Amino acid sequence: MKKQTTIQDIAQALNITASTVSRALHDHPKIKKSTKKKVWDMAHKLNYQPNSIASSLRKGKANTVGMIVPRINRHFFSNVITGVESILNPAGYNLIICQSEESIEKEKMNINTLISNRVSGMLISLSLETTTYDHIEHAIKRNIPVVLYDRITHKLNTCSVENDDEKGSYQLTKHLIEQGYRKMMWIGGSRKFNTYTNRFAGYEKALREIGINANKMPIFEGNISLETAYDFMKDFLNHEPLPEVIFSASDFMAMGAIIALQEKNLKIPDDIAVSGYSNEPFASLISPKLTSVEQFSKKMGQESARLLLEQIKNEGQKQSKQKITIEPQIIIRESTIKIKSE
Amino acid sequence: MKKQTTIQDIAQALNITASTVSRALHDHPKIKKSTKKKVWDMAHKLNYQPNSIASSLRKGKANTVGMIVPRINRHFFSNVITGVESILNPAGYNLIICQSEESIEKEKMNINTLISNRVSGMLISLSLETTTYDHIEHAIKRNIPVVLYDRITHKLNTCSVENDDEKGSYQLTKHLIEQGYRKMMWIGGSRKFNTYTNRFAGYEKALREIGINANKMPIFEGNISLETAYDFMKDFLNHEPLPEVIFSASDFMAMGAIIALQEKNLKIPDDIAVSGYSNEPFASLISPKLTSVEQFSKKMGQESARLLLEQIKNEGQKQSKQKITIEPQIIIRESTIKIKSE
DNA sequence: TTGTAAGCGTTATCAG
DNA sequence: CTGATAACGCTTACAA
Repeated sequence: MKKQTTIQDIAQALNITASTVSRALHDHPKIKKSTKKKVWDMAHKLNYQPNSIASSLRKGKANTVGMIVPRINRHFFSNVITGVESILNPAGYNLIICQSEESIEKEKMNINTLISNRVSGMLISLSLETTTYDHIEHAIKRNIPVVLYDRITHKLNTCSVENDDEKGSYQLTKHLIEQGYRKMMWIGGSRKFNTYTNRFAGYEKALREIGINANKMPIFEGNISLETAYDFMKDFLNHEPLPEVIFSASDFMAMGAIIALQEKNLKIPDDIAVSGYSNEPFASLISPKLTSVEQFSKKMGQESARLLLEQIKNEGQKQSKQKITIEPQIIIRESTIKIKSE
Repeated sequence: MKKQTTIQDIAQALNITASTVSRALHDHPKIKKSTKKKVWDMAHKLNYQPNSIASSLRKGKANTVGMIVPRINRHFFSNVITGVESILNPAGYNLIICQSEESIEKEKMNINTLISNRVSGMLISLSLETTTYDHIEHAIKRNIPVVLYDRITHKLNTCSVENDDEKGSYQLTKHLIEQGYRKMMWIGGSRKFNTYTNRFAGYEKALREIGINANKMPIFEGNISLETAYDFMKDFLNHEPLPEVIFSASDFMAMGAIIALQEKNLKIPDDIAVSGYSNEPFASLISPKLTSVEQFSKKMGQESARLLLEQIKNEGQKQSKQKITIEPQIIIRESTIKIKSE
């Protein structure tokens, strides 16, 4: 690597000292305007780029924030990232993004990497495997501000930002009830995971209010993928009576079910209604348009970043750890609207 | 921030010097096994985390790669990122991701940030606005290895990885011709941008081979969005004769057109066929399933990362800058298949 | 308003 | 096989 110009070089060229240059570049109030201008011009002339590594070392902390995300190429998470960047970049921070790929081992490695890089803070969404939290406490003990988002735990004393899955699910189920549907069926990811426990809780609650026991109606848990739901549904249709509506806790699973249903020439919503969750881009594009729940993922990113910045600023000072809940919004589309004139 | 343990602390605790500790931690061959073990144990006991900032400063370079992406929450780009990480992480590099948001100003700022962070290399996809390249040469002059991907230019002497858009488009048009379609129509993004110039070139070429002039058939250029295409198509249908097929250089625009067509009760592909480009997740989910072109975005990320690592290793040594082309694959689905038995 | 000098935690080099 | 020392580029008390 060719030698880069440093503040020393600028200082030499102007016959002043490095400290003056440093101060001038940071617009220190006690430096003469004329000096600042000289320094600035020379910096420009010598093509100076500050070395933030040196600066970080000196300050014991980098202008960098670490973010752990289960998978970056999921629509939901990449939108969270967009939200995070929209807050962090203007505040002068860079993002190092790490993927846990749903593995707790990778998550631990990610945290170590971020600690080694002396990030100013961490934004973490837990992997599905994560049930112990030593590695996260590890970071907290080092006084690194941590904000958990989306996949959170309440067992740690951290800030957190989560979706109100129970509420979204509750409201969506209420909508289905209002449409007159009673015989329902649940499909979703494993209820080992908070997300699906919560979504199921909302579903159950809304049904309980009208005296229906969700657990006495069909329930399918599996991988959150189109294929899993398709395979299950194809089989289900062969030997089980059709419910009036399928409540899917995932848009992809809803899609899998829809394909299986359409292959059997069942009309949606006339023969059977289907709802999804998380409002994937395709939800409004397929036919029929899929009723779903919008999660405001970008907003989740922004709120998380905001909380993190607050903590970074109030460094050291003990403060209560805020918990933010993002309100979901149900998006009613064709797939669950009962044709009234029938 | 609480004081973190350093190699000095380990050294003191063991009555040896920091350099020995450093060497032991890096498994230097000339350090006694017993010493290594002592050091390793003590590091563990004191909860040591290497300070990569200090290491980077000393080495003049960070174990970090910078990546500039127009927008992170696009399916295509988030898949490229996944590919990049899959190569870079195992090689011990972290990714700093910056978004240009299609603005050359932001792109310049991004490059400066990355230079300041002394990244070992950069992966860059140009913003749509970018037509001058001083800022990129700026990085190259500093001997920072650069790989351009997807949105590239040949005006710079860099490695690059691009899609063979012309070929994808050519093959898709050939397929349309084979299906018997002749009256075509082009919709796509502005041909100011390479991507669309190339896709148009393939379309034009295939048609020229059978004596048809693409420029004498309807052409629409606009924002690459569902809405733009929808609005255009709705209007178009009011006063222009229907072509046999719409060649859309974007899946989203194809989708917009499809919605407008379906609102007029036109059957696809019976009344009019439609093809898209880039095989978005929804392409196989909508009805009819959309013919499109798969671009292997993850592979593009992997190839880019591979090229970058090579350059980082051969640092300094002049070597020819490799240009890689990723072959696309046309995915024929319902939306362009002419029912033979008619 | 500017200069002096020390130090952030590592690692490369030289010496033993 | 290990130690001593300097240096990476910047910031910040403290001094002037």
